[in-house]
Amino acid sequence: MTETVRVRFAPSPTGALHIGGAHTALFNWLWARRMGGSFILRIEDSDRQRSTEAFEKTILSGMRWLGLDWDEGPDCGGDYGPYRQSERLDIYHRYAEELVGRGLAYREGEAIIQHVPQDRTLLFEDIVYGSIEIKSETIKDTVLIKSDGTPTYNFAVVVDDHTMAINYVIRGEDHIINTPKQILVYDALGWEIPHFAHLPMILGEDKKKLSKRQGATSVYDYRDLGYIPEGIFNFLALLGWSAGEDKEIFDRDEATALFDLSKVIKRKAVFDMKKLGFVNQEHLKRLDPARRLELISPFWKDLGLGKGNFDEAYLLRALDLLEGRGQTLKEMAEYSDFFLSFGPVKARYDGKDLSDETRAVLAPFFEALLELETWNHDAMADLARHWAGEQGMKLKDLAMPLRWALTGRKVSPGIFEVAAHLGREEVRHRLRHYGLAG
RNA sequence: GGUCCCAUCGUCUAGUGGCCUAGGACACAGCCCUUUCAAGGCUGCGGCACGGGUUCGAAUCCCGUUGGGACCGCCA
Repeated sequence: MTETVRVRFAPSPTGALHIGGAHTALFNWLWARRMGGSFILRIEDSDRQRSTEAFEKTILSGMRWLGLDWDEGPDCGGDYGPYRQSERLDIYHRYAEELVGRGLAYREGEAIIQHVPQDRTLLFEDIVYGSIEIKSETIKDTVLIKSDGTPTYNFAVVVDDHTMAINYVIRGEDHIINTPKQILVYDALGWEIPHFAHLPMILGEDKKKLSKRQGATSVYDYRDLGYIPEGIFNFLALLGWSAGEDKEIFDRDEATALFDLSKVIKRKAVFDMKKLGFVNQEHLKRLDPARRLELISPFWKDLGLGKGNFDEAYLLRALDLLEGRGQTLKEMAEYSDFFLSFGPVKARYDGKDLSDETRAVLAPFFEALLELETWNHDAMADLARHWAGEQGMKLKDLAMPLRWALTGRKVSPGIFEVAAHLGREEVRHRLRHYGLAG
């Protein structure tokens, strides 16, 4: 008979959900889902000065955005609540008093401090790091309850984890050094010690602990940059763990099926934006078209582009023509702007490179193009090839000017596909603007 | 400084004594495809930090050195 896995993610609401926290939450979630256990969300707001309700809200919504749903938490309740430390003060006091009563802790002013034995070797088995031992001499007596009546982190986590029946403590490697202190509390209270699994830290490109000063650090920063939850989830899962069999691109369900805590490695991982971009792009390519359209809309809006009178089929097809171009929604929105409006095209291309001679050479071709009986890619490509052949020109001599006039860029999806999709009248309008058609 | 942890291509990783003249992915370079850029395909560049052991045999085990990181709060 095996115990039901209960894990928790316990952020303190003193900032948005950052990448490191998301990584920890993700691995907890993966383990809970893999083992058919419960994922608990607990808010560690015992630092009343820095904790805010707003931050708590953004952390919760950040997790929802990433698809990390929890079974028990401050918003949905559960059998082990309350789920905010600020609402559990009496519990901490009860246990702290108990230790004082048994002579294992003492008062100093309003504070309660635990006696730390000086002759013990504290040993624990970590699922990721193996056995770790620290001599108790190196630990000073530790404060359990602060003078203001709130519990310290090391005391509160233990009381919470035990009273919430957490049996797997999965958290960042920076907590390894706290673990012995916590074990002392477990021992003093006579509680069973949970399984510990510390996760390698995520480093910035400078190989230092990821911090605010290194640009985007909250998951919402990445969302606003155009990364999608599937991409971030996949990329984060790759840090410290691998699915095996050279499988690097996967969705939530695949990751859940393959995840194993004992396969987590110890080495710290650098957060590499380039790879994030690649992984995100792979998920962008796999996205359901309708959802992709829904997700990209805000980014068009940011560019000042409305969906205007375009129907859904037109927009869907426009994104389809991008064929994997763009690593983020933001890039996709930029790359497709000319489908929504001629405005940005005019803004970046003035046609001044077109001499009268060039216009004279190109105009007849564009006239013929606009007269085409069937308005589609093949007909345009055929015409262009024949025309180029007869005039001793290269296909690109015709394609590039058209590309500039239609998109305002030197790169774009296949230009005849673009022209076909834009429609004959819109193409005529743009060519006329640049004096390339009558 | 003290305590603890880590160490495979630039980066993410596979690898748990022989299958490793170390595999994959990102990035980079080149080629193919081609109306451009992507995408896709192919090729290339590039690594077991160093030194000692143990062993018939070490990327894999042990020791040391070096390098990196984390923590040393009545913050979490």
